[in-house]
Amino acid sequence: MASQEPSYWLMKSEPDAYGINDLKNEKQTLWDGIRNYQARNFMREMKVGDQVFFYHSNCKPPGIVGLMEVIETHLVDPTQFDKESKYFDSKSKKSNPKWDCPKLKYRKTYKKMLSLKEINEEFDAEELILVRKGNRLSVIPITTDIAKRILNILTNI
DNA sequence: GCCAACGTTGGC
DNA sequence: GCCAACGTTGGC
Repeated sequence: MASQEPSYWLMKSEPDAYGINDLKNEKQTLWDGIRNYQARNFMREMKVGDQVFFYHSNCKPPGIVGLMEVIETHLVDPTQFDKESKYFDSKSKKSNPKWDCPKLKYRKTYKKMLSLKEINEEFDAEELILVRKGNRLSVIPITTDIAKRILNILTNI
């Protein structure tokens, strides 16, 4: 089989909860705790080698701060069975888990973030779901063209 | 299946 | 704190 081009994604996290520096220290992480079906379904489409922008949300300023890479896919999210976790799901059965997620590795932190303000200046809602006001998706697919434009901006800052 | 009420996200 | 934009829930 010919090697596949990587797909691009954007994943949001609040830096107070889990930020790019946490990932840099850990080197890799299981992206658990996602409880939104559309976001989960996007995660199920991920392939090893896919590139993922790390977006800091609910902070000042919000924006893309780094890059990650998918290293494993379709892993059971353990927090759904953990009664102590805020992500515990009593409806999920071990024989048929509802929630799964990928494992991601740290690739880089950009010298300067690409802020939401700059993203809004560069892209419009048709191009990038992210800029839709009130968007609640924490996992967002990014077309290759847009990803390349984002990378181009980030590497030319 | 419809839809109103409610809850959450997250920028501002 | 406000509120837009959803997703979820539950009565019918």
